[in-house]
Amino acid sequence: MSGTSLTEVAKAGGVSLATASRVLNPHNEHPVSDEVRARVLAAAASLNYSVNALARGLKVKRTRVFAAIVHDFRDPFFNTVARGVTNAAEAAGYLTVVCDSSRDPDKERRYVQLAQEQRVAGVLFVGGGLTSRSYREAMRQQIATLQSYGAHAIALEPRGSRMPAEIPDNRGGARRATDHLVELGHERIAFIDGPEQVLTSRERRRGYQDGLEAAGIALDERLVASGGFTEEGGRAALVRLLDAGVPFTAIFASNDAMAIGCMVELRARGLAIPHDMSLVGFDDIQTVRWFDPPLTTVRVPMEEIGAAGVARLLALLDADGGEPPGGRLVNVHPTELVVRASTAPPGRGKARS
Amino acid sequence: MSGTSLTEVAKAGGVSLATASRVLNPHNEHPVSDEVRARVLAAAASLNYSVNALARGLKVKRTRVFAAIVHDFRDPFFNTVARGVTNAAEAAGYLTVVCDSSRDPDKERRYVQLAQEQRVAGVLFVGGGLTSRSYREAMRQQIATLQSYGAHAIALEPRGSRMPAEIPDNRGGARRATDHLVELGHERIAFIDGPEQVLTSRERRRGYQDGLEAAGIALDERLVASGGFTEEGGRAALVRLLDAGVPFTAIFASNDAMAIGCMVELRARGLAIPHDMSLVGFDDIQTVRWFDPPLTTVRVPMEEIGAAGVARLLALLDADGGEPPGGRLVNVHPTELVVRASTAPPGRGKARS
DNA sequence: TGTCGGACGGCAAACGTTTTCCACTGCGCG
DNA sequence: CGCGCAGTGGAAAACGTTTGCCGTCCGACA
Repeated sequence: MSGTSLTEVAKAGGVSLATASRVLNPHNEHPVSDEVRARVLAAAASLNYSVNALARGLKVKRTRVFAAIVHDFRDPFFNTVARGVTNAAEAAGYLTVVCDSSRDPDKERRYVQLAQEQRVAGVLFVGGGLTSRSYREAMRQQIATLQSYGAHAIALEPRGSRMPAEIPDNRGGARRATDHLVELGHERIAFIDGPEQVLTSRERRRGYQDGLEAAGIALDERLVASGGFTEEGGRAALVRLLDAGVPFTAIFASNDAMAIGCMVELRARGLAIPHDMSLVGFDDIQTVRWFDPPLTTVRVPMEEIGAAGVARLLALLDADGGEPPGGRLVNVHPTELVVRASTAPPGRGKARS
Repeated sequence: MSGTSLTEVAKAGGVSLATASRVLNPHNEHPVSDEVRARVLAAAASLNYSVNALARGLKVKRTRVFAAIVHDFRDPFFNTVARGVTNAAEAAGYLTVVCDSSRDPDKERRYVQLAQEQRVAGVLFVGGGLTSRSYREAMRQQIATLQSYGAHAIALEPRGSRMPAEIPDNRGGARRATDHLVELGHERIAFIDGPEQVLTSRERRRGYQDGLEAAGIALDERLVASGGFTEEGGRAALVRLLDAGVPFTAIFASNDAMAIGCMVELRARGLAIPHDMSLVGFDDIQTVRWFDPPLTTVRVPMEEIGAAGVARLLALLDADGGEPPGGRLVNVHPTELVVRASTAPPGRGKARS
């Protein structure tokens, strides 16, 4: 019922507990003769022994488990990054606890608490943090406790706290997307902003502004509307823009889900993409290529970022006891504009209201 | 560095280790006076103590961690079910390790092994199992070892092994989808089958056959093609069917991803949905409603199934020591046809080849 | 021949909990 | 006045590992 213990293996192999441990434990210096080794291995196999990671973790004060906290599991951005994380972790012999916070800061806290109790070796915050003072304070606090028992925390999207991060070049990508529209001849470019209190939105919006500025186009606040990072959020924001009646010929949405929402609304209003309206998204999630027309967007190397996060964590863990690892605190991963069929030079021009 | 231990809390509170444990451990019968309780609580708070789940798990031989094994994280079916799992688990105070096997049986095995070492309380196999003899044998073996230390395994899609399961009514749903097409007047209905060796495919195909049979339509093997459960798989399968030149007026795809692949191919060939060709999918993943036209499909209660899975696991765990819980081994969750705009009575009729 | 050191193996202590048993204190009751 | 009992607190034994330290054997070397 309760699994085979090392003690039983030792007994079956006719050796001491210590010897059995030395044979079965990968990281071990102590020499063991081949004959004894074989005996122990045989005993372990016949009892089909598997080490109790709890006991080991308790003893060595270090587990092989990470926790990844995402905002929403079903969002392709998050699950793709998470996939990069779990794959890289598995390759290193780590298990990953994946937590879906449902964008609820409180739930996020509970998850960090649970992860802490499990004494995970590291926590990866996949989603962008909030800008609010109280949130950042709570976060700082949590990271402190995590570190108090030797764990590390890292971010995969911008967060306020000064923690190691592997993040996409949101600002640069948004800048290039805007440049692209400008180069096509668009001058009145609407921006569908993400939630204002999320740092990721803020960065992307900066990129949009950079692009306008470089082109000498004045920012028109009436062409900016924000909403949740979802299809519904994007659609609702576009509805407001369209209904406001200020004309524009292109839309840059802060992420692909919002862009899809825009697509749906444009379709509903009989506006053709890209003939009547150009559309650009952000992230390059998988599905976006199946739409009609396939979406022009900014590719974020999601799996790579996940893997980089794990590599970073592993490095931090290795360095423990030694000197702190060199290198930058925040690594920025390049993003890339992917031009598909949803963008074109302005056609009929003005959007109907 | 190494976190606060209960011993330190006890010392700070001026009580014994035992008393401190009794105060801080939720499940505890032993009475403790209010005054002492307050003292311990204060000490714990000031040291910001958090229980070491490793030590606890080691002692009580029971952890509060589940493992969920999925085929592919990015697949909306899996991540939605997984979300149901993690949410329900969190509500019960459990953490969930989510493992992406990349459809690799070997990786799946490694994950089960790791999960076992962590002494997880239960494993949920989210994806359908393979039909192959060797796979089923390996699986049986793994479940046995899991159970040998008191863990439970359950399935959320059909698997060969006799293990408790919460699965969708694949066959019934496929039957209803087929009925729907028949009722619209279709007689030549193509079926885009999933991978043959996956049990889920098999069940859905059975439903398709049931539907044809009930309508008195002979199964035409030339109208069936299979592929991986992905957009590319569906598209490739449809290409084969279309190129074969045997006419049909409707397509029933074994899952939504494949249906999307079909949509893309039909679009590429200038075939209008539903005018030239009706299309039905399976699962009702989120994105499917954003396509043009929105897809008619069979809704699978994905989050509910995930939640039911953890409820089942929890029940099994509770029952340990008592008599085995009653009820069926396999619970089938009803699926529901969702009619959207991708189906209509046959129009121009024959597909071009 | 005596000594030294390398190779191997074992003993036992710890890691941080939970829990069983036991001790002590009052107090009501026969 | 002795007894049991309810209410409270503590001592200590586990849970299954890893690892520092020590002992033994054996061959090599002076």
